[in-house]
Amino acid sequence: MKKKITLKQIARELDVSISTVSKALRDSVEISEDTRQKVKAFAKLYNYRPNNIALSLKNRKTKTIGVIIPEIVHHFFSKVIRGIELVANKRGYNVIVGLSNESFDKEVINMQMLANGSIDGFILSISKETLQQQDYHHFKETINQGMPIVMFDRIVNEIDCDKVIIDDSKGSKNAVTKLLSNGCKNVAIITTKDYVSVGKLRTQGYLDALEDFKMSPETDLILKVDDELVSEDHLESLEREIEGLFKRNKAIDGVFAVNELYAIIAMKVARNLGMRIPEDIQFIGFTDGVLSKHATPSLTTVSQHGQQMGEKAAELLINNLEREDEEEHYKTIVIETELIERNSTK
Amino acid sequence: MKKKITLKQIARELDVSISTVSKALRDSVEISEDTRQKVKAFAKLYNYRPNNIALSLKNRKTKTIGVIIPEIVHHFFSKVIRGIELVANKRGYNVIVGLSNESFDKEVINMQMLANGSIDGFILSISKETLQQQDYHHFKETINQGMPIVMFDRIVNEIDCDKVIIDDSKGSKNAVTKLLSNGCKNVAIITTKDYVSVGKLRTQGYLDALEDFKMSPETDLILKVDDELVSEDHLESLEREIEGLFKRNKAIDGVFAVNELYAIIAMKVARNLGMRIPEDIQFIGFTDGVLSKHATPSLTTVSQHGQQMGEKAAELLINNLEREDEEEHYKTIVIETELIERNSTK
DNA sequence: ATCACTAGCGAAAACGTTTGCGTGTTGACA
DNA sequence: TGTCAACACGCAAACGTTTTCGCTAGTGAT
Repeated sequence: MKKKITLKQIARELDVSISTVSKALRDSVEISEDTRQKVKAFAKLYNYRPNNIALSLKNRKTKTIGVIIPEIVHHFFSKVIRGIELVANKRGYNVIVGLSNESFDKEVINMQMLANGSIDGFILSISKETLQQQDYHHFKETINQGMPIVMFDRIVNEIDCDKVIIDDSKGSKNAVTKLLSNGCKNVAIITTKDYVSVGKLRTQGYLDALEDFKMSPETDLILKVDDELVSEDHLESLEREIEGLFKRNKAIDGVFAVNELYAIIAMKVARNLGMRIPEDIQFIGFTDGVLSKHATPSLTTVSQHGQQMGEKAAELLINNLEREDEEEHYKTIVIETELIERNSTK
Repeated sequence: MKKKITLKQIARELDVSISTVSKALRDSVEISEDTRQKVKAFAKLYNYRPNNIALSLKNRKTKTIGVIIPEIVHHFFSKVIRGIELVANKRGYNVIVGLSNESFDKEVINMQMLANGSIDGFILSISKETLQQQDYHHFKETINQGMPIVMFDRIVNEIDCDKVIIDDSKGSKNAVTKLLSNGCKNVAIITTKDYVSVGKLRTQGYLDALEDFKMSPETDLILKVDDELVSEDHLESLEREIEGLFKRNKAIDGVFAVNELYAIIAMKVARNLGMRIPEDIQFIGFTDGVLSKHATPSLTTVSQHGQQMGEKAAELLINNLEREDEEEHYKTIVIETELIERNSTK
């Protein structure tokens, strides 16, 4: 087992100084062609690679990006990571991930672990608990210490940094408009509690679309699901809530759900109640997911282009990191959503 | 913007030496109670945290685990990552991810990027291309340089290292046995080409089950799908192949698929051909996925317990890293599979 | 023979830590 | 008053790089 070789060892073997070895490997003109060849040959033989940690210490940059997301077993977030990783690697950066698991404490701890020199900057999406508590001091401190942050999807306006989002309200407005144009007279929405910023915005889009069609919203058609209830296994209560929605409002002929799972489950409930999709009732979901594509019937959906969001976020961050001048002018980039029409709508 | 503060700066401000500051913060008895208090107060005020990179360089360990997986937009792999992250964090380690994207070159490059001091050890699942080319020199070299590797799921026996796998053949044998016990007389399998180790093993399990039931395998019931064709969007050709399978063998009354997607698509094709599930034909898939749960009918499936695999892999690696004695005795841990019965079987 | 110049190399500092050891200052005790 | 331990602190090395500066020996010109 030959351990990693260092400049010092090469220097000793070849009976030259460390500086000579370093310079030879970096093709400095100071070093004679002869020694250069010798050093390079030896280095290649022993498969020398500069120690990254030493370089990081010296250069005071790590060429590593920290990513904090609430959850990784999630189609959207993993697509974002793929996007981040893609451009990060292309530009010579590594990606280190932390999962907040939707918890405020884990978000803070994770950021602290990484902020102590391990990374050059953050890309993150805020956890639900943090959004609920509205405690953003850890973001502010991080930025104050000179470490740039790019937020995506779940953002908060108070923090001054680069952001990558989709136009949630526009995306859902389009979706609901589609339902209304398709002839739906009673469109319900299944959404989350308001503290989830994207849930709130998507609900707004729903209301906007109704207004465009001169329809007034009915409270009874708006179902705000408590997110706690939908933790992987507590789907029955969700089903019951949706079933209640349908039974109270027999006239519902269109459903817009703020995520894929809600839509899929709603379709299932509807089918069990004997409704035909899309003849009697049409569905549109919101997401990037795999469920929509393979559901029966396949679900019309608003795509968020997660990978593209990741790519954009990484570009913003790296550009910021590599910018010489200090003109900090934070951007907010809006990724266009796209309505992917499948068989759950006419 | 107050930059990160260092020992040196604290020392200068308090007019003591760097060593004194360091010792005071680490509660050394060498330092008087007085100075200790003073230093600590100052450090807290300025929110001092030791620079991780400097520590890594000094200790020659980074407390970081490198994870290389073929794909992250994948329910199984993201569950594994969640498991790794869970125990890694608990034990004070970070996780840095690299995606090979099923490519040999990217796998090699990613490993090289990380092996130069950035991490203490690898957890990885081999890319398809690497498996196909059977070129494992990068693994051997990494291990030779003293960096431990834990492989999971897609492993290869030639490499001597810790491994975490499921008993693929046993898992699928159980599944197929279930189908046969349920009365199926003609069970087909939809699998991958043989170079994917797990595909091969799962096919073996299928054959084993048949043998137990004194049935001889029919080549026509074994569909080996070329994985190239199933890249997200080329699903039509897969559908056509499966349709062909069904049309050639009208008697098929059970299908075992080596992954979730194949099973879902097969169900769809069957339904289009007018078969009833599970009355006329039963299905079982292999995976950890989300599709199975929400499909209609929901799919009976062999669960791989991805998160548990990740946890185990991380434990193995960290134990190895923190072990004092050099007794390298590599283990292979087998995670039990579990047959989750849903509505696609009787 | 003297000088200036250059090619080729080495010494040392710096990045931020930790830690073994040396040293100076106390106070107590003989 | 002299000796000695205990106490409190600083020095310096080490981790592996890169880079600035300086040194030496050799070359060519005068």
